[in-house]
Amino acid sequence: MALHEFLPYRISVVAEAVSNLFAARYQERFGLTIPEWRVMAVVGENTSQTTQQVIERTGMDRVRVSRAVIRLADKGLLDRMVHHRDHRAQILQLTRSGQAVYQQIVPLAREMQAALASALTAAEVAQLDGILTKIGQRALEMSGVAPAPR
Amino acid sequence: MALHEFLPYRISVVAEAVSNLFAARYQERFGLTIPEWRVMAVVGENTSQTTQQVIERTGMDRVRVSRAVIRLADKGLLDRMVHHRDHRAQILQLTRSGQAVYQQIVPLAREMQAALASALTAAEVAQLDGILTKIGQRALEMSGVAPAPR
DNA sequence: TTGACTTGATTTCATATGAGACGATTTATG
DNA sequence: CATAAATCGTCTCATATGAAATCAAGTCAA
Repeated sequence: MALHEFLPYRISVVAEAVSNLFAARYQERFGLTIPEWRVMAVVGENTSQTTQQVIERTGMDRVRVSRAVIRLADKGLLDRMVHHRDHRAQILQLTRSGQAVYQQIVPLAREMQAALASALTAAEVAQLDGILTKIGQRALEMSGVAPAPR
Repeated sequence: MALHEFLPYRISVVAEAVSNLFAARYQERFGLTIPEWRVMAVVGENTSQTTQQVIERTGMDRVRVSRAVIRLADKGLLDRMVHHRDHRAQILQLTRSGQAVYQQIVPLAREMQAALASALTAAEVAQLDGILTKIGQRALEMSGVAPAPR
């Protein structure tokens, strides 16, 4: 049972290499961590959002999101407003300077995605997409998450 | 630029789901963390090894390996002996009880690998293997690691 | 041989993480 | 209503991580 042929190990190693690479780029160009970057990406995509929506869309732990949001607010990239209906909740919105950063973040992301994908054929990119979806679902099923109701 | 279509994000999420799943299994059945499990896997595969070899073969940071080795030794699963030629180095070897655990670890690993892989066709498994290799290499190249000399 | 440099493993220190507790709300139930 | 239960975001605490410092041991060069 060679470790380097063990699928979970291989996925983990590759994911870590990719993450480290991207984390370094975000950090040096924008001073953003990966959680911060993800929040920016989600909040920038739609005009304004609840923290809860950000949690769902990033798939990150609520504590992680909470901290990223606080740091982004401290950096002046994000505004937090009390939700009108539910005073426990927050509405998140990019500030003007946050939007400016977002405008730079998107092309860099595309560029890096392209750089990675260029190691593959178009067919392989499509295959990878489907494979990741299937494996992700299977992992969730095995974790005891109920399969999708029909 | 939708986050859920961003390749590095997708890989990271899937890898984390798989890792969490496997970490939970190792933990509940053997009380092993992922770093500990990896060290066991590598040391069990070949009779005896240097810590340096384990670092190379697992791809983990030396501090992480060092700690995993110490914990495994504390649990009585691993023996650490001074290298005869180089007294700074260690020779690692599974104890009798470490071997017993290893014998159980291997079939569980195969079983879990099979459970994951059964979400895919045989062709997809092969594709994934090649794709991971290519992406891993590309990520390393982009990180500034010299491409393989010819 | 001696002193400078390299290398193996561990320790120190600063940072990231998430489970669970918490205070502030909102919602459900009697 | 009123009060129990649930939910939102944060904080506390215990644990994991790796960069850099450290100590021990080995190698190299003069």
